[in-house]
Order: sequence, then C-alpha cells, then structure tokens
Amino acid sequence: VDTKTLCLGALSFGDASGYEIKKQVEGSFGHFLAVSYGSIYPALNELCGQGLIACTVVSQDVRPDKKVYRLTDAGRSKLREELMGCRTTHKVRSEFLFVLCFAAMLTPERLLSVLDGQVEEFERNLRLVQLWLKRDDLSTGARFAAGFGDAVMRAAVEFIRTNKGMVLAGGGAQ
Amino acid sequence: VDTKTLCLGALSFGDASGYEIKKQVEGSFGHFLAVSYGSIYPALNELCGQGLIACTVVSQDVRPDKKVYRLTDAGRSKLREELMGCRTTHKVRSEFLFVLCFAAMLTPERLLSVLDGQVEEFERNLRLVQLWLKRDDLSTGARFAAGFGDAVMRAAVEFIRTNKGMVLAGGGAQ
DNA sequence: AGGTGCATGTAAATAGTTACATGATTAA
DNA sequence: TTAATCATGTAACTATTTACATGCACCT
Repeated sequence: VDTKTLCLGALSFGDASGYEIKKQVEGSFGHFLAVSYGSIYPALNELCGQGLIACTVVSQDVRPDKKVYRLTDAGRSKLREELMGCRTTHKVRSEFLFVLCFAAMLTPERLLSVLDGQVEEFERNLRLVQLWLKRDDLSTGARFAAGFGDAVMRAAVEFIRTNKGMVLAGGGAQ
Repeated sequence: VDTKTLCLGALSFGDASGYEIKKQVEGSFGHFLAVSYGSIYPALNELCGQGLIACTVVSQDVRPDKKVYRLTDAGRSKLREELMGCRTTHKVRSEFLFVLCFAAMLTPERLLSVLDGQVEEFERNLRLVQLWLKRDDLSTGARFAAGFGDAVMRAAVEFIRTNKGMVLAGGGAQ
C-alpha cells in the first residue's frame, strides 16, 4: 500500500484535507501504518491530476485556507481495484527486539528503559485503539483491524511484564 | 537499526558469510527483521573498510568460494555503542489490516484468501520461532525476542480465527 | 516570550528492494 | 530438464523520512 492508496482509503471515510488525513490515520490506523506530510501532499496532488480525487479550497476566517479532497467515482473504483489485487503483507520491523537479543551486552539501566519505554508506547497505542473501538459507526472491517491491534498489543504488554524479570536478571553483564 | 548494525549483531553470534547471515537472520530474526543481499553485501564491504569486521576467503571444493567475516574488537565495541544509544522503535506496517478495513468493498473470496493467507504466514513464522526456542544454547535476550514473537503471533492467529466469521458475515457486500 | 496547533508544500538525504549478472552442483 | 541451493556482487529504481520554508492565532 503506497501513500496514494492510503489517501484513497482515508478519503473513502469522508472528505478531508491532507492535514486531516494525517491526523485521522494517526488516530485510527496508527498502530499499523505511518504517514508523513512529505509523502501525503505529493500523493494528493498526483491523485488530483489523475482525476481520482477532486479538490475544493476552503477559506477559513481564522485558520489558514485548506484544500479539502473528496473521492471521485473513478477514485472509488481505483481503490476497490487496488484492494482486490494488492499483496497483503504484514511486516514488523523491531529495533526493540533486535536490541533485546543482545541483552547481555547492555547495562541494566538501558535494559530497563528500553523495556519500560516499549510498554508505554504499546499502552499509548492501546488507548487510541480502545477509543476507536468505542465508536458505534465503525464498519465491521475497521472494527476487525482495531480489535486485532488491541489483542496483539495486549499480548505484547503482558509478555514484556511477565518476562521483564527474567531478562533483567539474565542480561546486564557489565 | 541499519543493515550494518544488523550484520555486526549477527556476527556476534559467530563467524559467517553474507549468504549465511541472511539465512541466519531469516531463521531467527525473521519475524521482526528483513534483509536482502542487495543491502547485506555493501554493508559487509563497508564494515570491512572501517575495520569493524575482518574477512577470510574460504575455498570450498564443490561449492563456490565464500568470504567468512568475523567481528573485530573495534566491531564489538561499535555494536555495544550502537545498542546502548540507538532508538528502539517497534514498527508494524500492515497492508493486511489496511485491506481488512475495507472488508465491505471486497468479495467474500478475496476476504477469505487474505485471512487464510495471513494465518498461514503467522503459522509458518511460529514454527520457525518455536524451533529456535527449543535450542538450549540461547541467550536470555534471544529467548526473550523469540518468546515475544511466539506470544504475539499466537494472539494474532487466535484473533483472526475467532473473528473470521464476523468479518466474513459483515463484509463482502458486492 | 515562547510553545503548540493549524495548514501546505519542496528538496535533499536516506534506505532499501528488485532485477540483473554469473556459474557450478544436486535433487526431483 | 528443471528447479533449488550455494555464493557474491552491482545498478537502477522506489519510497519515505527529515529538514526547511512560511505564517497566523491562541494559550500560558
């Protein structure tokens, strides 16, 4: 899923500006997708050029102007096509686990801060996901994705909690 | 963790060639790290030039020659330094969950194949991790990383199994 | 006085994958 | 005979992040 498809998907939930799409993605897809403005704005301009989305400039009295995009019929078709044909990989890239593989080379302080930091991050994401799950206008699919994150991150936190003692005792030479 | 640090880490477990490092990483770190030859070989050459690893060419009678690398003292220091100072992000990028968010736009066949495919992949990785966990020469840290993968992927498979019916019934309009 | 949020965008840097190139051996 | 395993490497391409540029309003 490149940024263009991500934008099409986000816009299928409702019209939005680039800024709003990023906020929305962080709030709902945050635990399994990342986006930056540097990729979102070029993607929106390209999609506009291809006629897959349409742009309306909205002047706001107190805030800066914004460009609100909406999905066209062609865009909706393109999204469906993409969803039907794309690969559906689930990739994890964890420097957290990599560093932990070498627990014996770390100081106990470092080990502790890495473990606690990761628990904190999972719990931050869990709160976001649970907030999301409370909404009653959620589609079955979106509910599945959020529930998946909830289940997996709960398991992760529980594992770290129960095995923290082991790694702290066994690691930390030096 | 860039590829260079990954190579230093892999070599801390024992001398190896680029080819062997990739196999080793796929077998043990596979569920949370990916590497390709296109990044491994340049990384090894660079590390060699910096004196962080040393190279010995081993001629084999029937197989092609190989370059076996070993960590130097400088390399081990560099690895420790890197492990002590680097950020420890845990990133998930899931096109699987993204596609599932739009379950209502997919055919039931597509939905079923995506769900089953993901379960299969998790189970493949679970088998690898469990094989790894059986080894008794495993450091506490490596055991933690493998156990984490085991716990999290188990939770993922269980979630998909128990919620497959829901998403199959609720999604698949069209 | 300074930080945060709103809002859009570009350019350079970073990092990585994919495809290609080569070639012998072994198992199905 | 066809594919897979062993083995190293390069070059082009793809994608994304980071840093920069700009600027007003609001809160502390």
